[in-house]
Amino acid sequence: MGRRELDPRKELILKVVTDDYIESAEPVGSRTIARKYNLGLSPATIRNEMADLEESGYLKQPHVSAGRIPSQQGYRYYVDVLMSQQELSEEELNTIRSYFADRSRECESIFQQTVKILAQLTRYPSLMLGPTLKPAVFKHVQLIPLSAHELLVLIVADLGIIENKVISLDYPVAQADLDRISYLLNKKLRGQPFAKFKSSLFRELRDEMKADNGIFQEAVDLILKTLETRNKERIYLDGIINILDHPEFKEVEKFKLLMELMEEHDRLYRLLATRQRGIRITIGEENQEEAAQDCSLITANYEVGGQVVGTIGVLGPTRMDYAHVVAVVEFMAQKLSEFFSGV
Amino acid sequence: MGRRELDPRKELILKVVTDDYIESAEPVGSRTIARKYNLGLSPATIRNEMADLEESGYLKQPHVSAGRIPSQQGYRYYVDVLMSQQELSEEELNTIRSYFADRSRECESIFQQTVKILAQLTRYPSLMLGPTLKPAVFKHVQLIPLSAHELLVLIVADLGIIENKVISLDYPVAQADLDRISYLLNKKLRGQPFAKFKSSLFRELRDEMKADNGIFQEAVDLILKTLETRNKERIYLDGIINILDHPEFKEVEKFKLLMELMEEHDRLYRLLATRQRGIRITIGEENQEEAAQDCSLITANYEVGGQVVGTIGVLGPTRMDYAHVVAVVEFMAQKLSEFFSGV
DNA sequence: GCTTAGCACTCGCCTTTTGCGAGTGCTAAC
DNA sequence: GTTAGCACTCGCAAAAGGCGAGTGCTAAGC
Repeated sequence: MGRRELDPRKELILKVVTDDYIESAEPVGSRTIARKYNLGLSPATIRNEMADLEESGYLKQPHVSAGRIPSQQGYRYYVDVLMSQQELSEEELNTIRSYFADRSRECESIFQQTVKILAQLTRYPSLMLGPTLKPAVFKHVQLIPLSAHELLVLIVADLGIIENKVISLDYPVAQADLDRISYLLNKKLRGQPFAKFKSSLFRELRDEMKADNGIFQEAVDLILKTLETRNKERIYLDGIINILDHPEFKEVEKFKLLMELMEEHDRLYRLLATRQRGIRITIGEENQEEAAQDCSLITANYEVGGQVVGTIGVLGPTRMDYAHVVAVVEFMAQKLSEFFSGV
Repeated sequence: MGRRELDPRKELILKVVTDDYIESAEPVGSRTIARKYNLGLSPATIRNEMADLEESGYLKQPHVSAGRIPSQQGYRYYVDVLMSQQELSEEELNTIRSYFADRSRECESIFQQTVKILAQLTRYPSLMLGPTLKPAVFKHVQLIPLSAHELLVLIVADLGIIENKVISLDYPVAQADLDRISYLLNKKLRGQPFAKFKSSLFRELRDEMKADNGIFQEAVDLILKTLETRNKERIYLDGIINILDHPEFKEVEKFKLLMELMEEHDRLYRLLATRQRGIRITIGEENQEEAAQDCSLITANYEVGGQVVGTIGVLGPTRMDYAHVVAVVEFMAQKLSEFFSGV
């Protein structure tokens, strides 16, 4: 990341153009730069430099008599090389810190609130992928009869993961059987990371409880299915509305495309899922997802015990405030990791 | 409902204007009516009638050289008197029936899927207020230790209500204590409707378990708090995006207002909450909520054991397809009642 | 007396025109 | 290498024009 391919003055101009465009959403002209930024250069000189930058692909013109805006390549260079690291304000730091300081809350809402804070601080739509089960440690399973033919299965793991599901049975089950199964499952599984689950453990268990094959099978299936499907469903969203503050989305059609994306969680999952560590910035068409190709996505992973378990991300127009969002996302991810490790 | 204040021909014209406007979203002119609907009347006659209808407040003109559109009063008359009852198509009936036929699903998703179906069938944003706890019957409470200082409280009731919350304790608790408390709570409460809960029951219980005051108090508080707060949070939404298909919302600002409303669940709660039985249609400014004043809302309650427990609703432009939505909402509410009564 | 043909009139909207201004590239001078 | 000057481009916003759908009114017809 970050080969310096441009000479310092071109870099300066690219940076100024990008910064200004991010702020104003208007193409930036040579004259504006000369007046506003006191670079000691005349508009004509800046024009020449900008023409060069356009030729080498860093800038582009929406039309011939307009100013320049960064191209995708320009944003990439800006993000990799030019962008100045931004400190969060005291206020922002406090918002995040005090949020994580308070540990008592309902489980689901940890995630929902995290994206809410993220959206509030960045003023962009924010996303979160809840923690994977794989590195989580199994804590508890409970089988609770609801009626003669219905059973509530409750699975608890660490990282605030609580899963419940009602299953229907074809035959009635006695409380005693349920207790025995619960007891055995808990005894065997408690403290085990889900990653180890797969088959061997269950085969072993099954041998111990031939009699209850039916319910046992169902319970095991459920646990395995939970393991598999959990990820795709665990996407949290907030602040979609923020996108409407940006002129890029003043036409309803543009917005609608994005909104459709937001409603399809498996597409979002593909967007977010990555095992890559650290901050990841995807700009415009670097994005696989078509609907997001005039957007940029900034994500960071959060970890537990040194292992990546989930992702948070912020989606904005390509003309987004990269420096600020990177700072927020980075800090949030770090605090989130600390939070889960502390639980 | 439904005094016939207008003579038959005026009613006919009001109905035709409203139907046509609902379909086309364009002001309806006398000529269009004459040509399209074969009423045996000339445009001039229709013009005269329309002028009368305008004077008495049932129609209005967006501007002087345009056709007529229904006023709020016009819609009200249409809805109360003129609207023809619509049958659902076989396909629609099947969608709903087959949805309710399948009973095995995760609890939360019952509600989420219900609004999804509703949105899909009506093509408007759809809302649902999950069932109140009050008439629900307590089934089970379980206290599960997560760590030395954390406790998962699981409350199960009928109507598919499952609530869980993690609470932090200042002091460690022994498994044996938890089991005893769980046992006592369950023994006393199982089968009781929440409506009876309030104080007497708990006072009685408290006397029986002086020793465990601390955790017991917390558990009871939690149950009571769940009782209180549950309603406001249990709002389900789907198909917000559908509103963008209507020309009324082509300006982003209009849409944004509505979207903000959708994100504030307590405002939605106020919109939906009602104990009134049967179909309720709120048109335009009849609506308390300012952001929804160029919308109409159609709601119906669903019941369990003859008691209203929740609401489903559809929000659309005032120019919405009342007849169809009423048919869908009515049928859905009925099936939903049957579903819960069957559980 | 209700209905309807005819007609003048209104006015939103769409298209075209016009003018402005921001911005450019090029050239020539510094 | 830098910059002043200048002709040129072109999007955009405001103004102008024309169209057409629709109206209200009047007078004639059933």
